[in-house]
Amino acid sequence: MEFEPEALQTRMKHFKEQLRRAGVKATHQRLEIFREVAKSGDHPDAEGIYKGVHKRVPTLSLDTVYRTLWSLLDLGLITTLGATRRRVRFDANMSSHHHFICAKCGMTRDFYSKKFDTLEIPAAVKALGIVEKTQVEVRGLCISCSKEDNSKSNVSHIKEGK
Amino acid sequence: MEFEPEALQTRMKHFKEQLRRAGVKATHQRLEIFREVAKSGDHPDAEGIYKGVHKRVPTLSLDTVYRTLWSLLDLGLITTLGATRRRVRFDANMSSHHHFICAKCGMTRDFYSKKFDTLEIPAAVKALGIVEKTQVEVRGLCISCSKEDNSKSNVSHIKEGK
DNA sequence: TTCCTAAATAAGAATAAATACTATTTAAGA
DNA sequence: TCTTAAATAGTATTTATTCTTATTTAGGAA
Ligand SMILES: [Mn+2]
Ligand SMILES: [Mn+2]
Ligand SMILES: [Zn+2]
Ligand SMILES: [Zn+2]
Repeated sequence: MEFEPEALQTRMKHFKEQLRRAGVKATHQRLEIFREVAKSGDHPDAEGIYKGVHKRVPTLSLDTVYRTLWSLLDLGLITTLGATRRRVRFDANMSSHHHFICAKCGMTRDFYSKKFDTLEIPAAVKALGIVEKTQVEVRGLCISCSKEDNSKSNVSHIKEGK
Repeated sequence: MEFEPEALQTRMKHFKEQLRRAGVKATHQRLEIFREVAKSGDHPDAEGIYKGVHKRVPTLSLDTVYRTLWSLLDLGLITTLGATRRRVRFDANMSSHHHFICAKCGMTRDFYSKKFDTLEIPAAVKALGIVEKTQVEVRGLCISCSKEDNSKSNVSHIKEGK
């Protein structure tokens, strides 16, 4: 869903406010990187973001793009798509099923639901292309991670895990 | 969902059959790599698979693991988890929404559905951990990709795209 | 069974995404 | 304006994945 110019401006205002609340500096780079992600209905990768912002901020470094994106993720101001971890994971279960994914350690478990298998796809989606399959992704904290998670509630973007 | 020993054996038999039908050789490495993915309820990455199979096939190379996994993906005998592309993609839309993803070019579009926002999570899933959010992933072919896709219906694992 | 050959593999080099390091710059509060 | 911790640029490094090439092998033919 695209955001109109006004909506973008509103979002930028909110963004600055949230930065202040989080006690992090509202740098030019941060604002522009967020703007780049927020302004498009697409879901750009780091390099696309880098290229887009670089036009406006020629001194920008790729390192800053990554650092900024991960910190915005930690602050809950953006999300990542698909897998939490960057490595590709494989699945030999070809029967219709769904996944529970731990946001902290990446643990992924299958589950089954007739109801989820037969969700009715909105007409607006069918207009985007040919639908082949539908899967539900439930995200949260697995039991062992939620145990560790007392006090230090830091679900930063994952490095290691099962 | 774990597979009992018998179930695994049945799956291995089916697997060999499918290899034969596809006209590709049933090498020791292929069988063991598939077995490794099929036998666990986990969703291992290439390195995990390599380590597991390496115990049984000490000459195995990591390259073979990747090559085999991608070809099994192309044959439709396994799937990958999460994003089709390996690069991480970012999303500044923090409102509750869902995604349509083109399996060929990776194009990803938001869509909205009250129904999908309020899916009731099965009890079995709640037993796995604390549920934080639920998202529906609709996969298929976007309009422009489905146009190209006449005749050569080869949705092999993606390299480039928008 | 033995032979043949295209297909598959091992090993290691190469590439590309992501991260770490360090000297320099800057936001924002005093 | 001054100060300083936080953030950045630029570069080096790491790590996941892919490529290259010489060697091996599955499986069909003889
Ligand atoms: Mn699965
Ligand atoms: Mn989205
Ligand atoms: Zn976990
Ligand atoms: Zn497409």
